[in-house]
Amino acid sequence: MAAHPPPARGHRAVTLSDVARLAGVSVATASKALNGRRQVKAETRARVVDAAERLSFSPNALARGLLAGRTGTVGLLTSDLEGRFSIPILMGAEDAFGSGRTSVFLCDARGDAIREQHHVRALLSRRVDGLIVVGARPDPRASLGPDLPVPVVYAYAPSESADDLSLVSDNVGGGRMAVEHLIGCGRRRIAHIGGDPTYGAARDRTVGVLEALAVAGLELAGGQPFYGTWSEAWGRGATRMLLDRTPDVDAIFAGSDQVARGVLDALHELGRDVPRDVAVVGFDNWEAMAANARPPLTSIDINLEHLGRVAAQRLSAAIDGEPTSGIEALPCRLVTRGSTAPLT
Amino acid sequence: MAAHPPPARGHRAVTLSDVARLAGVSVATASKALNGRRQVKAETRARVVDAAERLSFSPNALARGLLAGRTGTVGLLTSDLEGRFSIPILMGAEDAFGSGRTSVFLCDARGDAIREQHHVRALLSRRVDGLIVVGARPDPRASLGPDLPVPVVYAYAPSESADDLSLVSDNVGGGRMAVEHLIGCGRRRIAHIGGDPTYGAARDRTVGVLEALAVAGLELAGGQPFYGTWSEAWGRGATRMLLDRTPDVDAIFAGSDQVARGVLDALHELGRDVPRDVAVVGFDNWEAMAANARPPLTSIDINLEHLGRVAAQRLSAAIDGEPTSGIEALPCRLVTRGSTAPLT
DNA sequence: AATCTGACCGAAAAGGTTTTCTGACCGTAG
DNA sequence: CTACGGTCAGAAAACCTTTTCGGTCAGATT
Repeated sequence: MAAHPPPARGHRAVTLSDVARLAGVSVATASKALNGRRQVKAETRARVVDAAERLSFSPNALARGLLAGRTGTVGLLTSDLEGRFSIPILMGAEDAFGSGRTSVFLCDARGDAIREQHHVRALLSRRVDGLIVVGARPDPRASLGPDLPVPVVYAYAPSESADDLSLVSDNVGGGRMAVEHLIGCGRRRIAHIGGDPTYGAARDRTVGVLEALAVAGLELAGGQPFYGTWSEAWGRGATRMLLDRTPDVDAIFAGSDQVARGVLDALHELGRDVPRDVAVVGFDNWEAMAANARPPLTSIDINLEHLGRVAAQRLSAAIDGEPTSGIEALPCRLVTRGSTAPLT
Repeated sequence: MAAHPPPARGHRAVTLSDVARLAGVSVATASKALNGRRQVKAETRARVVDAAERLSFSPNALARGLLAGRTGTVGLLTSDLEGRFSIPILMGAEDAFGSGRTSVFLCDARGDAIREQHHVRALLSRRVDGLIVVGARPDPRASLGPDLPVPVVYAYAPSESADDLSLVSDNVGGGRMAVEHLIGCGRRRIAHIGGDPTYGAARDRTVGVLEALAVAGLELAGGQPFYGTWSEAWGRGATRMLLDRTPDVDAIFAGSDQVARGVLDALHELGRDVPRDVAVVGFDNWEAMAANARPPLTSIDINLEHLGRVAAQRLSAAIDGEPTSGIEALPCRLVTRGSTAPLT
């Protein structure tokens, strides 16, 4: 174990000319050698590479970026890190970029437009090659504007402008998928207890529900979708009301996993067996909620990590000169657990 | 084969010399005018500022950083973005930096040492001014090494090296705090159902428990702490075992909120009223878990966001030449909810 | 009138890398 | 022996900003 010569901090970082000097060549040659350019004799290249290694040289990305006009960085602008929806998107994006040679600046605007502007300016000043904007809730948000010097991709919350590219999850498809699954389980009296009706996503899921029911020639049990809040308490209350009014329900599609937890609770208290008497499907596939429910909750997963990855790909494409625009809806995925089962 | 017309935004970014030209001064003067240097006439400065505004000039941080030897960026290296512990730390750090003029590179190593090394190299190549390393679990982890060219702060998981600076939460203090609260509620027969004993944090909490009991001249109810996993199921099982063995328990301190949820469940099934018969305290203050429990769960909050903020401050200090080292334990905070109350 | 003092502005260097262009050298063909 | 082609190395420019240093000019002082 050789004691490292302490390359004390504050020590000037080793530069390409240090490498060149040690290898006995010019900086130009050193650069070419390290970058695999072909105009260097093999033996010279080896000498340079060796020198670089010995000095543990790492090229200054700033200098490189300054010259190239590209920095290999992107900005990830979120509005709500606290919420649990941003994180998977962020992970997907970071993952997709991280495997290449792009680094990610993270900014959280905390839902404040001023702060968002501030961050955008800071990022542009750092000459990011592009931006991903992750909204706090899945409703349309203001565009950052058409005159930014770099491409932008909106994820989760679409931009209000059709000239931007937005990636969202297909809530209509998700609602349809849930009901199709319930129908596939032989259920016929299917109710929908939605979430907060001020969310477009909540209404979209209902659209999917109605589509799937129409195809099967069924009506919505309870006569209408019920809207409230995204809470467990609402799930409980709505379920009591529903069973009071329509006791023969055999399936409930809840607007979120939290609502579904409330639904399960109420069904339990009312003496209905899940999934025998009533099957329940949630939405979001929030692992901690769904997996720990009793019984574990079948749920629709909106694939946020995938959404983040696609956002990264689209942004990369745009940076490489192949921009796209419009709203792209990404499909959901059904995760079956114990709360649904075929009628026996 | 440029099939695509170059994006209109491929336009060269506006530079300081553009501003200078428009204002009719030299770049040197323009720079001084914009940076508030005192050697320019007020009227000249106004002309420059106006020109900069008209061109919406934003200075190139790369060029600035290249010259200054400081980039105003730091790397945030996490191992487990998916887990819910990294996020608050990350938010705190981003917040503390974001208010200044520092930007944050986010990297997730996914628990892989190779990937971590890769990210460190990339960050150093980008000449970050410092690094914050957020561990996946609160046990000591390998140091990145003593010979990095920039200061490093370890958060949540301390470094194995005492020469590094590590910030962790005070689990001993947290355990003590929980028991002191229970004693303050008049409880005397206090049991501890811990989590996974392979976690140092689980054992530390027990240490705090025993300290607080000793001060009050009490013994641990059940005769020993119980260890298992961080799961609801373990909480249920352990509680049944405990009540079987020691039926007169009047308080349970659980190793985590999930364990506490299991404890509550079991107590409910066994017909004990919470908090009248048995008071329960959880750990982590996981909002979604604690607030939705019935009754809502008193819990110990480990202040992760604060930890992130402090990490950012310490890193800034180190960057400014005032390094610190050793392990700094940050205090926890008691959040009282319905699951604890004074004996009546 | 000559010198000095400020106030203000500009030229130039520095920071690290990549790329283009030029130049040296060697071997081979004429 | 000359001309030529090919191979490899180096000099210099470019990217953009900040800072230092020197210079000009007006007005004040001796």
